[in-house]
Amino acid sequence: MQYLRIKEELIEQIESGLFVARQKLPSERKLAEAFLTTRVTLREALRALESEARIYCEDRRGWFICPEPLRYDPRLTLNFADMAKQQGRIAFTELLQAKQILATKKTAKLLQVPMLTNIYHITRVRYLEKRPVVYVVNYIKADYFAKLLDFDFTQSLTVAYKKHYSLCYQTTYYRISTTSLSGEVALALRATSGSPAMLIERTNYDQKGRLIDCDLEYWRHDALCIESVAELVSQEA
Amino acid sequence: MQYLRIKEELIEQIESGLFVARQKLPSERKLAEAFLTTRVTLREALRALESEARIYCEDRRGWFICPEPLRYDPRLTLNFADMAKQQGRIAFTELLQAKQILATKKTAKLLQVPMLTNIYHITRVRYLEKRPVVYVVNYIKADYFAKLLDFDFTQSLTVAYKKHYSLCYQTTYYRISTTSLSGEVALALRATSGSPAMLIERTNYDQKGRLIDCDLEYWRHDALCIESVAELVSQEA
DNA sequence: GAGTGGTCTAGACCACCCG
DNA sequence: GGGTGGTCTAGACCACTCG
Repeated sequence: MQYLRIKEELIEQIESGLFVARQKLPSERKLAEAFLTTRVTLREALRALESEARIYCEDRRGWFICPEPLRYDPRLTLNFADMAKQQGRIAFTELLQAKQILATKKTAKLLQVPMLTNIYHITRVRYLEKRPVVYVVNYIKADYFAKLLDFDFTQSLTVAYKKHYSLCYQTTYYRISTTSLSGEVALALRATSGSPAMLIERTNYDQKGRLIDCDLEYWRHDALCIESVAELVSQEA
Repeated sequence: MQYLRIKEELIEQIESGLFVARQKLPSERKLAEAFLTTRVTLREALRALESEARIYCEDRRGWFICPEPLRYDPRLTLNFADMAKQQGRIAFTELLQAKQILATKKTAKLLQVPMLTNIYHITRVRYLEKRPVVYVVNYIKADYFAKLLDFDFTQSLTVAYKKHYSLCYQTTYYRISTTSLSGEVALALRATSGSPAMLIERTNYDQKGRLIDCDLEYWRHDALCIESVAELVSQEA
């Protein structure tokens, strides 16, 4: 089990402070040579470190040391910028696409509307310290938000809801699972196909209990940790 | 990108119903031959399917189709057996170890007690349909629970707390992150070192706000999804 | 243009599982 | 005891990044 030995040695090097957050590791060939092994085995060790969220891979750029994950509390109104700021992080949002579409079978189901209903479809990438960490897809019921597309989506959606429509999230159903990145999502996050990820799916309701939007968030798995408090309700509830 | 093609073909085969949940895939050598490739490339495809939680690997036994994940709501008092039952699953708990120990630096910090305080240390593995899916470590403040070790830990801890000590969880701080399995944990879950996992760390307080125990849960990542509802509180809170 | 990461080949040996 | 999965070797080619 050479790759485990290599993994442990790299962990020591990381923890000793030889590498700092966001720093690039030496090239795979150099590491393989240093550990007297082949690239295949060396990459096995790197993959293990990746699963432990100690390093991450940028497609064709190399391996880097993970910074601290962002702490995410599902109970809070999710304003990415503020959440990052409160944790001393530098956030940035890039708009990939914002358009009005007709609900497909899948999106109709998500928003609980008939097929072919008008909905908005917004795709964004969010960055922490210039690293893309999450790919966000929003599906929004168009009838509550006339002219929504006029607004600036590099700002928070929830702020726009409140400011222009006096609506805000009251209740959120969410689902968190692990998955992997591929295709367009992987590309936007500079990840290779197959990189481990967390998927957060949310369905949001306003003060009146009306479903207003859904979002799908694909997080690089090392960039996030869920942290929250629960006041427990009994099992029978 | 052969391995992506192979992955897609296997997904089709799975979705077509050619394989059913918990079924074993053909051996890696046979699959490699069928897809006209080498084992290395074939395994790349299998790893991708593993990250997507479509198949899982039992150490030295082979690859199997994932059953549905267990839905886990952090707001509920966590009684594994009942949770499983409610979802029509067959649950079983195996006790690995239950003993009294003196708090180490790490466990003292977790339980917010001085070092060398008496605490209980319980290690269990939980199964769904005979598959080990989560490795649970409990650290419990001993002074609230005289003679706790006399009880049956294949049953729920929370039931024992309530029945014998009239204590129950009121508030829980939890943290969910992704990691990978290794060592003893991997062994107990029949996983290979490096398998993707979710780690749930919880700190539990009773009705009087006293910290009573902590637990660390290492889940096979495909076996779990977090599903819950949040009533949102404002950002400023 | 040099070097890099992503992908792939064609083998090999071993410990272990299962029949 | 045969076949399996886990691990490893020693290469190779290509498209891409970066200086």
